[in-house]
Amino acid sequence: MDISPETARRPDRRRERTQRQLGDALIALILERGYDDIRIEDITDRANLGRATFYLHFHGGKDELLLLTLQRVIDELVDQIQAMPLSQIGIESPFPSQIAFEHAAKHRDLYRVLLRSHSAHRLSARLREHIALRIEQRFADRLAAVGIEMPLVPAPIIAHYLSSALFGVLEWWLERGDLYDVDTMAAMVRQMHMAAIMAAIGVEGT
Amino acid sequence: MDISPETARRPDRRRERTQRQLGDALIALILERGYDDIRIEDITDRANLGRATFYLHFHGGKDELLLLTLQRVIDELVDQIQAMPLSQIGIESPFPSQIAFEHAAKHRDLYRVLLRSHSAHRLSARLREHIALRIEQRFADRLAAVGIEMPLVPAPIIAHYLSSALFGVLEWWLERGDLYDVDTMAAMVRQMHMAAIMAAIGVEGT
DNA sequence: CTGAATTCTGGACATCGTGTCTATATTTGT
DNA sequence: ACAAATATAGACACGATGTCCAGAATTCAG
Repeated sequence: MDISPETARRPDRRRERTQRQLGDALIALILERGYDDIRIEDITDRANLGRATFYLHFHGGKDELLLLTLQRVIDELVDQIQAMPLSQIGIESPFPSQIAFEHAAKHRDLYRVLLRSHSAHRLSARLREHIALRIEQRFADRLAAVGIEMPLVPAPIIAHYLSSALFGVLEWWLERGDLYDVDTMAAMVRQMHMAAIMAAIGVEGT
Repeated sequence: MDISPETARRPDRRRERTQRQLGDALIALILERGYDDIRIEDITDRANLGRATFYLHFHGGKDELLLLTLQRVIDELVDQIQAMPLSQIGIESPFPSQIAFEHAAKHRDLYRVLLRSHSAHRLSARLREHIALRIEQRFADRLAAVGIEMPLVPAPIIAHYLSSALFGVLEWWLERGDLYDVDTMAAMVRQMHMAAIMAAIGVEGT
């Protein structure tokens, strides 16, 4: 029953096109007037589609459309992070910071919606959580390598500290940080991250 | 016209009582079922009030009620932070961390709504922003005292890094951090904050 | 304590956005 | 070219919102 890759037939061209149009329209509208007072009809108007068409694709209202749209980008980032092997990591290996800044620069509008809009709060929270978890895993490896059993600050706290700081700076940068380029931003965050980690596990200076 | 403090007469007891009841009801409901599918009537029912009464106080719907309710607590925190004199601050003087953790512990429910609910996103963002600004000011003082003109990392970035990290850990703690008490949490954050700052302004070690 | 002002109440009402449905037109896969 | 899937426009019921009103209840001021 529908196991072979053949049987799972690719969706109609119209579906993909429609969903992309709706997503683009919603993102544009959010950046213009904010999320809350956008009606379904506003979206379909902007996308040049009939109102009824919307319900052929989404039963969860605006939320579902926004989630789908943002989820695609988030998955892309998550995949990139996952692809980074946990082994082969020296003490100076980049935290996800570099990747995150690069990715955010590439999808600026979507990230601004993701980090600023209340509607996307759940999603961005989930993403922060994911990155925190990822940091925590990576962190366990590092500790074992250096031969530390018990850091001064518990690992989950360190992880949430770092991922929240990263997102905070990322958000600031997207809104008013055109002065600095991706590499500079990533380097600055990394600098502070490393120091915070060292202090948290009880190691002195550089 | 209405300048003397006499003219501004204190609001009716019923108004205060009603608004408090409505606020309490909303907070309770949010923690139970989340913000989105709460109807005005749900709130007035819970508060034992007529539905029409709601509109005698708020014309901005649920949002206005929630904002008013949270704003009161936030103002309390902001006032406490403002009260802390900028002068008289040694290098080990507490960042707002200690105060924030204490305040959050005292108003746990409200803070959980503030930090978790999408609806409060604007408010919590504003609070983070305020604290970031406060950090930035304090930071300028510290730099002058130590005789550093230009930190490696620009001050606004440092400020947003720190305030975001603080809020991230705070959020984590409110949800699943019953293990650690206020002082421990504040101390851990302070430890990491100090190290991050030192690295950001280009000073070595402790 | 008493009267006047304010607030609360419960019901009726118009309005708006949502979601569903149907018949028809259009586009796509084969 | 034909069958299947999708888009469309309009009609419809429904629920929540916000407003209004007349009367009851509470509070304030004297």
